[in-house]
Amino acid sequence: MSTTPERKEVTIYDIAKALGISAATVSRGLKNHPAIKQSTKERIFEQAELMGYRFNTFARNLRMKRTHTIGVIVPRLNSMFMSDVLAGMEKVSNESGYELIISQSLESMEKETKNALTMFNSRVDGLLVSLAYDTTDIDHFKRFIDKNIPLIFFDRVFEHPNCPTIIINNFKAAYEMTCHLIDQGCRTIVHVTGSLKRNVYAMRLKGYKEALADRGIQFREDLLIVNDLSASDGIRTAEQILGMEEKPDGVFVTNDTCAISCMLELKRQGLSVPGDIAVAGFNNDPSATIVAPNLTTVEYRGHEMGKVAAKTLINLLDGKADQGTAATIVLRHQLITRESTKTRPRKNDLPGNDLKKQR
Amino acid sequence: MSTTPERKEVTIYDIAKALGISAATVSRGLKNHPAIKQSTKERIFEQAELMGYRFNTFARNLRMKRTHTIGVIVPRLNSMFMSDVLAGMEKVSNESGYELIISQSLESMEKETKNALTMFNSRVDGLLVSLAYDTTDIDHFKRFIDKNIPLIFFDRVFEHPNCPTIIINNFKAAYEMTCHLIDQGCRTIVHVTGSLKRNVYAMRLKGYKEALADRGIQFREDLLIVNDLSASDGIRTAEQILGMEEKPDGVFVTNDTCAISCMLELKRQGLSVPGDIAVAGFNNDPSATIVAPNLTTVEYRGHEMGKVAAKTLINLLDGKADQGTAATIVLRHQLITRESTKTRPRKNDLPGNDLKKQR
DNA sequence: CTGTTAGCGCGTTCAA
DNA sequence: TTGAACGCGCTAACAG
Repeated sequence: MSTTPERKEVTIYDIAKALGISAATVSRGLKNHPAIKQSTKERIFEQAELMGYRFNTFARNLRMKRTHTIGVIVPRLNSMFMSDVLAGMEKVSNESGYELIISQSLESMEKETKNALTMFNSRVDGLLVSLAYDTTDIDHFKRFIDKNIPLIFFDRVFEHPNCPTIIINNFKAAYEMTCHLIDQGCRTIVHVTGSLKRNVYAMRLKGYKEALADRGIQFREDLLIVNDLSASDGIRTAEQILGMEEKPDGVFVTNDTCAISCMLELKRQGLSVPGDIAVAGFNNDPSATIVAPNLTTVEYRGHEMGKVAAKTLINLLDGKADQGTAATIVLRHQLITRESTKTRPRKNDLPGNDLKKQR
Repeated sequence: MSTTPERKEVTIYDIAKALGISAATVSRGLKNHPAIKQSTKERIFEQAELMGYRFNTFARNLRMKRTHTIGVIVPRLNSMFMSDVLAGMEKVSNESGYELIISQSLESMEKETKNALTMFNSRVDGLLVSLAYDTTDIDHFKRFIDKNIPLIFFDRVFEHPNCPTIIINNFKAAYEMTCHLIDQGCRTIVHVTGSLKRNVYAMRLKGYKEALADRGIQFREDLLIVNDLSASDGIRTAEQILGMEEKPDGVFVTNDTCAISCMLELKRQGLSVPGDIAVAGFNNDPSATIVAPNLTTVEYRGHEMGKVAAKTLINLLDGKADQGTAATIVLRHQLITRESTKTRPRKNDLPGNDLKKQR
């Protein structure tokens, strides 16, 4: 069962010599080129197997000027959403013969810039990016665009004519969630969200505002909280809410991590959820069904987003799609209502009725 | 602000020509070779910058026979623990100038084998592996070992003289947890774990057994449940427990996902936790502090494990450590007791006292 | 159907 | 301190 450790790398020349044919023929045979006799192909494969031959990717890349490698830059690797995204990407690219080089910006534009340069230098065939929290422009991706290296943004995107984007309808999702809260009887709804530089948070805020407007509720600056949406931000948010003069009756947080820690802190301080205050999140993390009460949230499947992003890129790379069509792909989302917003028994008082009670 | 899109790749020849020197000099200059005059170096760097030169990694690799790339094969990307591990690996390798190629086996040995081959063909400099659920041997990694390509196992490891392993003391952790449950008054403790082919689960079972033995409690086959430790397995486990004639008073599940869903189902069926039955998990996932009651578990930080694994490999690759020293590195773990095991008020009845009551 | 030839871009002797 | 020349392994033209 013990193979002798191969000493030196076997090349197509070695196998050509062994077979008394030319290296070119071997190369073609290995690639299943149509213009090679079946019998020779078989001999080649057999000999290759026998000698323990393996492709030399470098040489191949050097010739082909392609790496079959896709770069991925994400804010963080360790979030449930992102690992779902990556799992989806890995699946698709692996099936299509591409490899993934993954790096994280840790929410810093500086690191994102460094990562982009590294990716550029390692000659990735294309790039999949979700932007860091504080990224203000995409000059650091300019080299890719200039060189026509496909660049696709997903989730946290930047609008650019050459770059396809994969997103969900964040506006609509937030609109629906806000309406849901209002329908449950909430009138004073706090909105907790992330950096408004990022489309996802900006659009969700917009959806929130528009829902309020449509239902005749005045938007109030003092009910808007912008932070990093971390678990500790959730606790701080709860404190802020408890400190407000007029007690809010709803909180809409734009991620589940923060929503859950906020909700738990509110409960710890004696509020009942959803009795005193309804809480809604975003993402549908597994924790949403673990916490009590279960969290109302927006389903937002990373796995699919990852698959679509990778697929879109690979189609571009393999010439199955046109560079010109830098489309925006909008994936489906879904409002999932759970106990954390199943509020007061007071029946659907028509929204219009108590408008004047607000503010 | 608009750079003209570079048309063709600039090489060291181009910059040599532009400077009226030879390509060899440029090559050396770029590498900061000591035998090059400072002034020439400066001219070279300047010109390189000017012309937008970038390394050609392929050519370099082709010459050097190194890729500065590390392969990673994990069971799944989308678990909190694993994404933590990857984040740690990414950090370390990025800082040391290595890139990560990541793939998942989806718990299947077949896919793991395919991934290993891909990694081999893309000439990774080294490999970091955590084994799939059903992997029975490591013949698919033999090529790496034969070729002296460093191969490091972490978490779910395989003992091999040439392969360093990074683990925690699973035996001790499980031993401690079992003792803790016993100290809390539990006498009939169900143990729920994963494939015993994997060291992590085998060792935990061993720790559980030894703790029972040391406290004079008889191990019972019928209290051992082996499954995939998924959330749905947790529910199934709860049903099994509820169906047992003699009701157990403790459950020790070897991951948090499964422990939590099991606990929630037990509660849903009317049991009180920890009143009727104590529940303990393993991993200290974020959910452990979200669920009610908070879950007692074993802290087991993936981030550190990822960093150590990557660091160990890179030291090997950079020649800072010897191939010969294929050590086993054991990371620290910590028992974290929370409400889910703070059991019955009945005071510490001395363990020895009611041994005979068992079975 | 197969062989010959000529690079891809870089690092490295060996000479100068 | 620098240059000339070669080769890493593969593929694409261009022959035959």
